[in-house]
Amino acid sequence: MANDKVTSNDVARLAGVSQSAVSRYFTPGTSVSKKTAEKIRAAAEELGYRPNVLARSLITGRSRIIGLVVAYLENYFYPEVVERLSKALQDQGYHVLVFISSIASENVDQITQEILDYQVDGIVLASANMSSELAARCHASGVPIVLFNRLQDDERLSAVTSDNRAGGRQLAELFVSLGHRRCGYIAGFEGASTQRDRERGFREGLEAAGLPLSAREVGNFRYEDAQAAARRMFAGPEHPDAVFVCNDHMAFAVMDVLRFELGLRIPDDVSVAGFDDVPPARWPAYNLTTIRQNVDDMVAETVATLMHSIKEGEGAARRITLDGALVLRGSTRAKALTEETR
Amino acid sequence: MANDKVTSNDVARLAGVSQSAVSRYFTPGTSVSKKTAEKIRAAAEELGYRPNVLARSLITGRSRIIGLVVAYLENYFYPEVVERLSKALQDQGYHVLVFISSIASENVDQITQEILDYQVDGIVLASANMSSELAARCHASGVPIVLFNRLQDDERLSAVTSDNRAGGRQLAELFVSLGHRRCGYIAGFEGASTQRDRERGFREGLEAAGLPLSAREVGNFRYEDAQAAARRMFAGPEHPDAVFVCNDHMAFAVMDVLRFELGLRIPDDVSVAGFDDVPPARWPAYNLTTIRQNVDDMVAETVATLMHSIKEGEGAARRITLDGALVLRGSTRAKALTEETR
DNA sequence: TTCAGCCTTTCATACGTATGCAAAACAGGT
DNA sequence: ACCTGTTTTGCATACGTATGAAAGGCTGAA
Repeated sequence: MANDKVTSNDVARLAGVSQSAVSRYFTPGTSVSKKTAEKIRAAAEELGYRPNVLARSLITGRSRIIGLVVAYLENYFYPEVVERLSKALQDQGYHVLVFISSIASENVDQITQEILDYQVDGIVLASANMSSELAARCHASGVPIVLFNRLQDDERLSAVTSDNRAGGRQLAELFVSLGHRRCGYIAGFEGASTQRDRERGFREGLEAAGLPLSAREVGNFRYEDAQAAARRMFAGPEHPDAVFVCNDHMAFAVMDVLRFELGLRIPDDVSVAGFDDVPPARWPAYNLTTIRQNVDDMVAETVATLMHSIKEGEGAARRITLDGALVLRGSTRAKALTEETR
Repeated sequence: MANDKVTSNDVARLAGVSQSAVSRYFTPGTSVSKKTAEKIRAAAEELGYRPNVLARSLITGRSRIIGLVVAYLENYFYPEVVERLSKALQDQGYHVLVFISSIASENVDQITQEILDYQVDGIVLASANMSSELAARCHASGVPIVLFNRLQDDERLSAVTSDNRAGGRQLAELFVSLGHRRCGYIAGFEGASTQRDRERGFREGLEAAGLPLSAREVGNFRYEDAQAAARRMFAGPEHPDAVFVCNDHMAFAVMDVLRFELGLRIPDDVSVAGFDDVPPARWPAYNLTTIRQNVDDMVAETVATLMHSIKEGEGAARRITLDGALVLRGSTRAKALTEETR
């Protein structure tokens, strides 16, 4: 790294100006005469000089780095988030330093410490929780945090989520309108706000129609755990005729078990719905009814929140809830069956 | 970021020692007496001090940042790579700064310039190419580059790939042994070495058995483009009875078209094989025969190559080719059909 | 107790850059 | 030509930290 390092002093010497002029040339909003600017541009080009972002950060207090914590990329939803968030921040002159945490968030505090070592300008937590002690620490350091697709009871943390509760309620209402009377739910990771809110909405929707939740299992947001959950749920003689699976990723697993292990037909025997609308939900093999999370808008709101906090300092935390959209596909019945046709 | 910033000078004051002692306490391999160490530890803990990685990089010439360029995360293969590479580097005390490029690599040079601004200790290019001008630039800066799952003719660039050519040949041999006589190939992005090598191996394997490639289309590594490619390939009365699709991601698209649009049975009417063995290849909905890329070993070799280059400087570029493994699943025939049963 | 060798500590400086301030230069009007 | 106001420039310093060199302290052997 130390070889052939070109500094602003080298450029200044070649251009016959001061280092200060070179710095001003590369700093927006400062004044440099046309003549001086041309000398500097030519010298910088000849030497291949570009300012050192890290050295700048010492002076400006701005590293142009955003720390991003993701728990797992196995679920198609999060690669999409990483990709779009990186691009959107890249367009704003920031770059994403990626940290991988566990699903249960037990190492997020340690990771956040490491993130702070890099003097990041902000942190995005995608599907992970942070201790309030660390939240206070970030707050004291002036580092804004945005929870992506996760909620937490801490007024210092901004959050951008879909309306998970409304989405769960929508699916309950859908099942009811399709004539389903035995509805099951497969939960994600119990510590996640998305899991809690989606279930809450689903239960509320069923209760409004006078129906209980007839079966519940836990899939921990993992394909294999969701397979096992489906096996448990459909092991007895009485099983649900409709299942809301907390996210698409697990819904694929449930569908695979129903079809290929239990010989059940979707949606003839069981309707299945998920949440997210990740790419495979659109693939004919799954053709999954789901609630679409508007990733583009979520990313845009996250970036806007971060940029605002970074520029204005402090500010109250923002809680942004975006509407999801019900997407009907072939995994749920097309219409309610009449009693006769059963 | 400027609020409440605790520096090594604050710790030194509180502990009653010099800033230099504080620095040495946090620098492995330096000497500090037990007494002084305890004073510093207590002061640092009380003030919540941790060294500033970026300030350190000015002195040490080491940022502990690795730039990672990925072209798209749509293909399940790359999220897995990002996750594992980030973890492996995290374990070595490095962190990954992510940059998203386009599939055709036309903006990789600009991105690499931006990466260098961050004084990265190394760069990993996952499924992307770099101009030789930029390669020279990185070489001059002493920044090691490792191509992941991509090859390029530049002796300054290290690379870690699977043996794509052997994998292609294995699939040709498999098709031949299963009695297939009309074999098709759906290519990825034409500018990618993986696409070229897999096709070359496939063609060689067919030629060794005296068979021509009977159909070829291009899918550009994208689901939708692969769907279109499958439609074109199977539009006429004569179509292949076996298809090698350049990667799993596109193979899913081809399978979906064959089954749900053309009413063809897999593998009864057409055998389909992919390359990568990404998670959905194992899901019962696809159950795809494929060549497994050993991601764990590829990541380990990439990290080892980077660490070696960073520690030893210069060194010759390393080209590491790992064997893939043929994984037989239900998308290819179980055995050759005899002429009678046809 | 003294001496030599090794360990520990502090001082001064450097890393690459931005910025406040004072001085110099420039531009337009009288 | 002189004056005033504005722009531009360079000097000096700071950001947070690591490190070479010199000085001081410690330890064990004679």
